[in-house]
Amino acid sequence: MDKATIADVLDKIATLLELKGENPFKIRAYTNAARSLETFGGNIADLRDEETLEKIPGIGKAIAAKIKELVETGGLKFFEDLRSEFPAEILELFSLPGLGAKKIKALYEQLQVSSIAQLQAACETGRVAELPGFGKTTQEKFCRAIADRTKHSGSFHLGMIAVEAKTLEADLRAQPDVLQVCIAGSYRRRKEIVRDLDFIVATSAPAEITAAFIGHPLVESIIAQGPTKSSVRLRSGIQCDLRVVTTAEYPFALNYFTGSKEHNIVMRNRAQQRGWTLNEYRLGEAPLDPAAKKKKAAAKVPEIRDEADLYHAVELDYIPPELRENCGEFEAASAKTLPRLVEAENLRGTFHCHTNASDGHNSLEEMAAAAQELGLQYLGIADHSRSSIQARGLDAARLRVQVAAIRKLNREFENFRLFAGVECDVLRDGSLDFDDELLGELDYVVASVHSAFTLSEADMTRRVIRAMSNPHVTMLAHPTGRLLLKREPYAIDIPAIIEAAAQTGTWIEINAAPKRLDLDWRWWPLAKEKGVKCVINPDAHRTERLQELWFGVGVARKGWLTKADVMNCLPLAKIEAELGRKRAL
DNA sequence: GCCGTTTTCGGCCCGACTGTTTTCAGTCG
Repeated sequence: MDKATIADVLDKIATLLELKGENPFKIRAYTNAARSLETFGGNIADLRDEETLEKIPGIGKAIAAKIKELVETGGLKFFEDLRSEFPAEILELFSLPGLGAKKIKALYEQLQVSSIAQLQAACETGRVAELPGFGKTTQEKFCRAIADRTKHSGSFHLGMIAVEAKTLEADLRAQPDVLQVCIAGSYRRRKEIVRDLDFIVATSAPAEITAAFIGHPLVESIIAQGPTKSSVRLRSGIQCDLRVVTTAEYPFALNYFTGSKEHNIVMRNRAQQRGWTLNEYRLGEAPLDPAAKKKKAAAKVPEIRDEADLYHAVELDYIPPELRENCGEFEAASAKTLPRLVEAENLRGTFHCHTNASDGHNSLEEMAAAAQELGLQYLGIADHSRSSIQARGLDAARLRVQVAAIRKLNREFENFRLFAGVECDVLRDGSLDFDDELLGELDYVVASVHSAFTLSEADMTRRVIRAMSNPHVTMLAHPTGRLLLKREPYAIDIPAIIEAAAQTGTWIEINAAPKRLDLDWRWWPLAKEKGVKCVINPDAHRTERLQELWFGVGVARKGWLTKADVMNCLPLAKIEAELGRKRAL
């Protein structure tokens, strides 16, 4: 059982407790525990140990015992009992916008509605509108939500919305009277999946900006519209919220709407501890509460011009948005030990790219030219190996032809170099698609799993570790094989893979393709602690896709990585020795 | 249910918008 499954159970418990009308703080405790567990970087095996569990923030005695039961027995009586109180499908009602626990409870108790299908039927016969607290508009809203459900399933990976986001941002920025614009929220934190985009605009002309926003050509429908907040849905289906604020309010709005929610709660608490109150508009003195015991007088509220001022005011170093997940950033910012995160400008080259020799669209020459245009000093070519039939994988002879072509091209470059590699399939038993003699002729080798995804976790882990043990394997590509919103990761013990990478000196890839972003940012603090090196690769199949490196840098930053942790930040003069280091061991 | 430089009890972030109300509850972020 993995962390995600346990977190899912905790989330479901929270939802069911909501339906029962339980104490909201108890409900929040379960939600907090789920988030905390998801971001916990440690080994899954530790989850059997209650003492270790209780050290995770947000997990106390009661939840630790429940997790232990879940891990050891595969079930949880408390959860099963809770679940049996409601029909199984009732949870799906939460996926409809505008429908929360209170309304679902009313629908269930008064109309015996416990599924989306039943809700649809109740709406169509007009029974929903008759309930107290509901009305005709609400009923119609539910009908629309049910109809839109398939189209707007609600989650997007960055590749699906980055262009729209940038376009809308640029068009808002071009408006007269716009002083500052930023897309806040999970997009700014560089989460791999976003559910909406939060635009924050500082302006002295809110009405004009709102009009430009809701009237933008990318907008498909208007969800809500008020003087300071409006919401629209774009053609792609993603919801966008706009907040218009004054320049003075901007840093607070930016901070608040960047989140995460967990990060914000700590920020508010830190403000509170200093006798202040923090919200999305200001940092101010806390209102006097006559009932409260008198505390020491609050310090004067400092002037805040930007987010950095705000962090300094609560005695923290500035925390980059990517780290704002309440996963240790406060401890580090307070101790002045936040890392200087890697930046896109630090990249000097990259290694996992394809050409039209296998399933890419561009030639060696075109890929090399595109890399130089991006300012890279080197580019590694790693086309598919023979077992990847669907990708026209190269056999030994064709690979040797490509290597010769690369060596020849290199004589023409100045201050640039192509490295000859291969994306070598890891076969079912962990052996490689080519023999060591051929692999030894290459500058480097990328090892990838492209088949037999359904092996057991133990078999898959053994398979990949065996491949990593080969001295010619320089790096492991997309370690979980996941396709965001499409294909789940295959079963594999990531802490064991990280350990093996550390032992064998194999680098681990951040596959920067926005549908992959694999290895996930949540694992990198552990990898870094073990001394594992990262390599950010675009897995580009055409020249334009080299720019997706930017998404990979976001993952590295979320994983607390610095320039020193990312091998392809090394200049050309230093990278070659590193490529050969493992073979020389 | 969790947590503690103010606390082992009594707190736990809080504001905007919508739709239903006629002063507010529910949902959302």
